[in-house]
Amino acid sequence: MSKILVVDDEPDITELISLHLMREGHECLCATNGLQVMPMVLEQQPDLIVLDIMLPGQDGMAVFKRLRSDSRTRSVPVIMLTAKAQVTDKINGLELGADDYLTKPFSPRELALRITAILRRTKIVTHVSEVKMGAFLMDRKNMKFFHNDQPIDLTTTEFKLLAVLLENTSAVHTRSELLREVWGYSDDVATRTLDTHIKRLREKLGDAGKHVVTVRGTGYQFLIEAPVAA
Amino acid sequence: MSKILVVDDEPDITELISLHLMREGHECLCATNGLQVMPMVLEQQPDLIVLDIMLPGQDGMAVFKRLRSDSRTRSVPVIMLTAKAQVTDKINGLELGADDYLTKPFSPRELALRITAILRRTKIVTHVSEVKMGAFLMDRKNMKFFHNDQPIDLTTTEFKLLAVLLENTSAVHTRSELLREVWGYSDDVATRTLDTHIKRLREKLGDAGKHVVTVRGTGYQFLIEAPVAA
DNA sequence: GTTCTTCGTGACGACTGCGTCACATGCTGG
DNA sequence: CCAGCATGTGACGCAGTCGTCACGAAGAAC
Repeated sequence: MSKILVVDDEPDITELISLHLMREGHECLCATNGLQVMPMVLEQQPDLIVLDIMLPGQDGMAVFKRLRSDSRTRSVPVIMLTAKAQVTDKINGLELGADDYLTKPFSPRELALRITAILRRTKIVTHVSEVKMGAFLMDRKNMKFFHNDQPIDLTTTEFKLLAVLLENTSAVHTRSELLREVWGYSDDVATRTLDTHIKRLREKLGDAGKHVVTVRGTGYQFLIEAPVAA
Repeated sequence: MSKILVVDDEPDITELISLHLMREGHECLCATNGLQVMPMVLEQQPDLIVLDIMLPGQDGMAVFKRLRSDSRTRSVPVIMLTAKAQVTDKINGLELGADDYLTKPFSPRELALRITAILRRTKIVTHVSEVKMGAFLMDRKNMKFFHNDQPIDLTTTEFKLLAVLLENTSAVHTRSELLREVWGYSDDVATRTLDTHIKRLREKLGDAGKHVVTVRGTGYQFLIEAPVAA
């Protein structure tokens, strides 16, 4: 099902964990030295890493920091293991951005369950492409918008524009920001195409078009709460 | 920052938790009775729920099961709290699909950190729209594909087609499946547009076009591993 | 009020994407 | 080797999208 990298210097531990994980249908990779981790992650692209804090060669915390400092590995979830049961250490791991933290001795079954919990959540990333905002629903996969379950089909450009506006409904999006995000213009270009598209968006949204608010001299904003009539 | 619902029947606990969470910049809602939870979640749409297992009116586990059985609330992360420190309970909570599990007494700081860890991961859902598959990178937000970091810009239809193919690279996607997923045809329609688009895709992908494999009489498949030349 | 700027709006032309068709190619079974 | 079918390929025309422009309306500054 998922590919998991187990990093620990004690072979019995890695073997124990691997057995349990494989029983759950996961594919397992093992590393015993901290220095092996980065290359393995880059090459194998595991879905999750189980990392012991106490490692020879390079300590686990340093390995973890390296993982989180590289954009290619930053998003891989990490569960930390440690023999120290002090709460301060537990907090340290989480504080640095670990996704979970287990203290030895732990039940391998619990580890397996925690892994499942994290994987379930990260898997959503690839599957849930629907984002709900108030009465609006944005379906990235099918490039459609819904307002009160009424489908509104939009052009590619209209979709992108609305997507950017909806990304932050509390902020005003400047003209140059929109031109950059939607059209890819790097520097300010004198064009009226933004205005035209705003108009077309408002038309397609119908009543909901009221939510697209002009901020004179600056740009546009999407208000989830319908703006009060003047 | 985020909206968090705390469900516990002990006011001191909810207050303690709320204080810590608000200090972290979160917005806090509280409920003391299990029956209040569903309506509150539907109305307020919190980003995360902290749920005590021991509740008057309706026990926490039942509340949790209801949350997970409704599509509107299924994706909201839940952290469980309990006074029982037995490992069996801990496993029960995780087994049912809780995102995390803390046993009392716990440090409010640790709870706050665990909340941050989970929120960080779930927030990714809305922000990371990039999905990597081998040498291919799919950027849903900008509707672009990259092969070995080389951008390939695709039409809406081409994008959807490739997206469906990449969704499962180990499966063969039948013609009718593709026509349904990409074009929305419900029943089999005699059309050659799929063939044409496959051709256009292959052209745009260049060398990587080899990955789009014809399965004669069935449909098409995308192979991450380049197919061996005959 | 007047003037200047900003934004809304409708129309138009250019371009692009898309589906169909006709023909070519290639696979399969006999 | 041939007939029959599935797929590859190039060309074509329609429809839809997009950016520009001109003009009108609405604010803002004075």
